[in-house]
Amino acid sequence: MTPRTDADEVAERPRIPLSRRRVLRAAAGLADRDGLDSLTMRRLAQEVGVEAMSLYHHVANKEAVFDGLVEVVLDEIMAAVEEADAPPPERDWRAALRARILAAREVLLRHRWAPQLIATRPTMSPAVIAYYDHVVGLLRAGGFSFDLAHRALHVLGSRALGFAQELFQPGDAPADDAAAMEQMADRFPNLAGMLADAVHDDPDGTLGFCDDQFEFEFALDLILEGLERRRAAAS
Amino acid sequence: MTPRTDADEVAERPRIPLSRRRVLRAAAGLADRDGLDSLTMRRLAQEVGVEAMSLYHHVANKEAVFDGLVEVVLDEIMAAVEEADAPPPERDWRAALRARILAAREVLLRHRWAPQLIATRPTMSPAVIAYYDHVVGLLRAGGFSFDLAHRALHVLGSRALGFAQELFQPGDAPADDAAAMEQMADRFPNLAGMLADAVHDDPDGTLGFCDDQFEFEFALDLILEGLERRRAAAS
DNA sequence: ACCTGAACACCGTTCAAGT
DNA sequence: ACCTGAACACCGTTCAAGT
Repeated sequence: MTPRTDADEVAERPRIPLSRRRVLRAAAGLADRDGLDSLTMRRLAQEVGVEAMSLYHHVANKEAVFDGLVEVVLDEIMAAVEEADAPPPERDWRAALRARILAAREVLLRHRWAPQLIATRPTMSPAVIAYYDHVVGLLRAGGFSFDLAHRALHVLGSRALGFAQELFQPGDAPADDAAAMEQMADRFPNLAGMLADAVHDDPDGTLGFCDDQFEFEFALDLILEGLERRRAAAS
Repeated sequence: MTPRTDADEVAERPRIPLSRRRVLRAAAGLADRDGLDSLTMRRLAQEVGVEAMSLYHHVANKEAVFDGLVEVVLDEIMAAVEEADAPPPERDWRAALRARILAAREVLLRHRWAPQLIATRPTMSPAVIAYYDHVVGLLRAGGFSFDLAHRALHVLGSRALGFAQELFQPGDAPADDAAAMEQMADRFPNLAGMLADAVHDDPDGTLGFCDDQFEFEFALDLILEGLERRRAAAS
């Protein structure tokens, strides 16, 4: 082994030249680890071992990084969706779409920051378009008119990619505080009743009050059923 | 008229003392006018005629401003929902809920920044809780078990407040570009077909391709129907 | 062509000081 | 009690300069 100087080490790092792809991968990793808020150009540069300003040779600006992140996730989703085993849509479009959407959901669960990003920047990137094209093709094979397929996209909304818009996280509820609980019963009798009922069913507490996966599938099945009824009525 | 000095004018402004309420109203106005991104503490201070640092006597920090904005919108929604005329839920829960949700939607259309804010910060503010309590009460009156009412909240998601999560804005489509159109037909045959079909129905062009209000109501009705089927099946 | 250092114009927020 | 000015520690981004 020849002795190595610091200069050697520094010189070796840039062997792999920086690229848009590598920048975006690093950005995704950073977001996975520390959340979207901690994704700054300076920290991102540090992550790939470069000065902040070098990033601008590969991405136009920070907005472009966010757009790129959506692409990265959607490519991952497309890959997962293609591997999902499901019946051919001609035989059972509901099962086919269901399996694909649940596969997409698993990708999103690995990238918790993705829904927020997709929600706030509804971009027309090729990756999103490709995904929609895939879904429409599936619906068409299942007997949908173009018109009803269009409608179906809107009904599904973000659920097509495997996430649902929640208005609040019941997990944060200070349900253990008895005084707060009583006050809540006064001001919000219906919610309090609902909570009490759920606790009755699940004596362990309210931790598992909302099973996101269960609720997601319940909602998805309700929607798929509604779409099937409209498809059948039209044909 | 006595001559006025600059000092007089300056002295007169703070007649109305700053308050949390006034800060939040100004923040909402700023967001309405210039969007959420241009809402900075410095600009907000300027809006209420004060130095930036004075704001911190009325709100803890910028996060608290955002939380406050959600409250402002939800208060407005609660007011609109209570004024919406609809049958009593005991007679027709679907019509009752539908009218309220569409009333909420009108408030959100006046505050375009609100969905994004609500989507990214699912907070447990009293205003949100109050709204949910209201909805659960309505469903209960319509014959729902607590359990199914809980499920209904999840199925509705953000639609309970009158907005849907869209994955992209078809309005941005460069559909007028014939070359791009042809390329799209190759890569995305299903979407291209859907678009062509829609244009056929609406020869004016693709501008009105997606009627958000129509799609929202279509999806809402599909969901309400599905919920009613489950309610009827359970009873 | 690719990367850098210094600089600019902004942020949110703290703190000691004013009235 | 309420407001301020100066300052701090950060941002994203530009630009001229390096290799």
